[in-house]
Amino acid sequence: MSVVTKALDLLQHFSVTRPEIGLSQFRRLASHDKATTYRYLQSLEDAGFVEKNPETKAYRLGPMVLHLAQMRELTVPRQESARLPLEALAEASGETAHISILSGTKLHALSSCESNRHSARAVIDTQILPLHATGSGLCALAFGDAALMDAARENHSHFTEYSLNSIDDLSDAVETARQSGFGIANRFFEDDIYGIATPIFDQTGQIAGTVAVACIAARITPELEQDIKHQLVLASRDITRNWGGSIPPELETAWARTVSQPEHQDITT
Amino acid sequence: MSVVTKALDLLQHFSVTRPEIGLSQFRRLASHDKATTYRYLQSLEDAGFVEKNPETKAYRLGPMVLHLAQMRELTVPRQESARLPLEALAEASGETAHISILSGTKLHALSSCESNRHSARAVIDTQILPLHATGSGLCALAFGDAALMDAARENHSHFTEYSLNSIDDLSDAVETARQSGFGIANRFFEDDIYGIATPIFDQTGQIAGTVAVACIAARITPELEQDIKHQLVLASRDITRNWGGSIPPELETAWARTVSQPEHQDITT
DNA sequence: TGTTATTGGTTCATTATTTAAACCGATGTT
DNA sequence: AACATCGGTTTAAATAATGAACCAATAACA
Repeated sequence: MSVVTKALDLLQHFSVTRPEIGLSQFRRLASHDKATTYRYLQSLEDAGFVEKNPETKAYRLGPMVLHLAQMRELTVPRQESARLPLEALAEASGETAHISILSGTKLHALSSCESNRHSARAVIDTQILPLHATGSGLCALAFGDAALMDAARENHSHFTEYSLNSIDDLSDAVETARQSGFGIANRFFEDDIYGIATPIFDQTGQIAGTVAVACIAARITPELEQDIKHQLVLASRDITRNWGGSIPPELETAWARTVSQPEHQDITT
Repeated sequence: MSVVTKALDLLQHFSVTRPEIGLSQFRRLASHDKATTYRYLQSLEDAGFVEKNPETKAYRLGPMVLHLAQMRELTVPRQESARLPLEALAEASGETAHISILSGTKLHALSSCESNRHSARAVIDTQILPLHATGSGLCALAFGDAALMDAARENHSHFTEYSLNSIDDLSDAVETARQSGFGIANRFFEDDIYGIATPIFDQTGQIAGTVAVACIAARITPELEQDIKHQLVLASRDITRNWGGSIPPELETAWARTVSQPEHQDITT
């Protein structure tokens, strides 16, 4: 482990609940020598990554991180930073993976990636995904703010014979998504398409979009669904990180409930 | 110079015009050995500060900077609370307004906002503003503590033919800033840029940063300067309030002396 | 008031990590 | 086929990191 890595690891200790950290506390948190910790902090301060609160003499994050973040936002677009996780998801699931971005009350399809495992594939050719009839939409409703639900109520067209018809059914589906951490649309929007989605968050802490797998409904088995859910969680975490956000703890909890191995309950959590 | 500092300095080379940097280019930019550069980048990548574009194998800023910036803004909100006053200042002055943060003895450019009134505009693309050659820097020297003056003395590079050369000239400019409440840099740093700045204070009662207007020097007239000073005072008060501080009475007094009608010198000092 | 335990910060001989020249394989150019 | 350049890796030599001990200041406590 290099010196640089050890020094940068100090920054990990900052959090909303611990915005300022003094030298002694840093030493304890990082289990380093005091002199070492001090020199690391000096270097970080020189580079503007931390600054000292002149009142408490404690360290807090510095202005340089703001500058670098601006730069990253300007230079690394969201689509690009989601591409690899999306490809991995498509590959692992053998189905079509796609990303959508939540903008206002509309869910825009951003990019999709098809697996070539089967020749029967789901193809995403819709631009705006309906909130009430897609896994992504249910995710947005479950983890976005209330205005979305209003928008969904205003337009809940009927697409297939399985589409949710009543507001009550919709509310139930949204509640299920909130409880499980997955938005599921079983043939709600297109015949023969089974969609599973998870939310993505950005630096504002709000839901910023969704990542989803659109499967050929006939291929779905409990095992495949579990596998896809597992892969979705990984992709969701990954893209959220790339977009500068973090997964809310309650969502992680919900996922933990849902994706724990149903067959083998030997391994306790 | 510690290893940590040298490694972190690599990050400075990223910019909007240079969003991705390969190993060899980094080696040239930073004048380090290739192996050294490589090890630094490895460490930075481990910590998530950079990531590799898998296509080009070049490095770009990583997701960790987004995370840290979010943390900083959550715990020390500065950027967001200064945004509106900054936009108002740019709009009212017709020039480029910007904010800087004082961290230790360094003045970091935080954000800037350009007016679209003229197509010739000042663009802020420097990260660390020199204390001795910018309006913001003179403000910091005038209203910050003495350690800043030491730092300024140590590094007072010559930028343009108008740059302050001697320590005495610098002291005079700082004293003028203290007396007037405005730091003014007339082509000290960049040709054709006339900078006017005022300090911002936070809850510690210390100067926390500056707000400034960078004008195209040729456009400056006494009337425009008075107007900009007036707008700056408003912005300075506003942002200081947002940052939890208050304007020291002596500064208000200084401003009152300076921005009162320039034609009528009846009111003596 | 004196004692003790914190705090942030510093020193210096010992030690371990960093350094940089040379090297490697792959890719692209002439 | 020769040459240049790319990212990446190895080596002994050199440099920088380390951490126990040490300050000075402050707070806690009796």
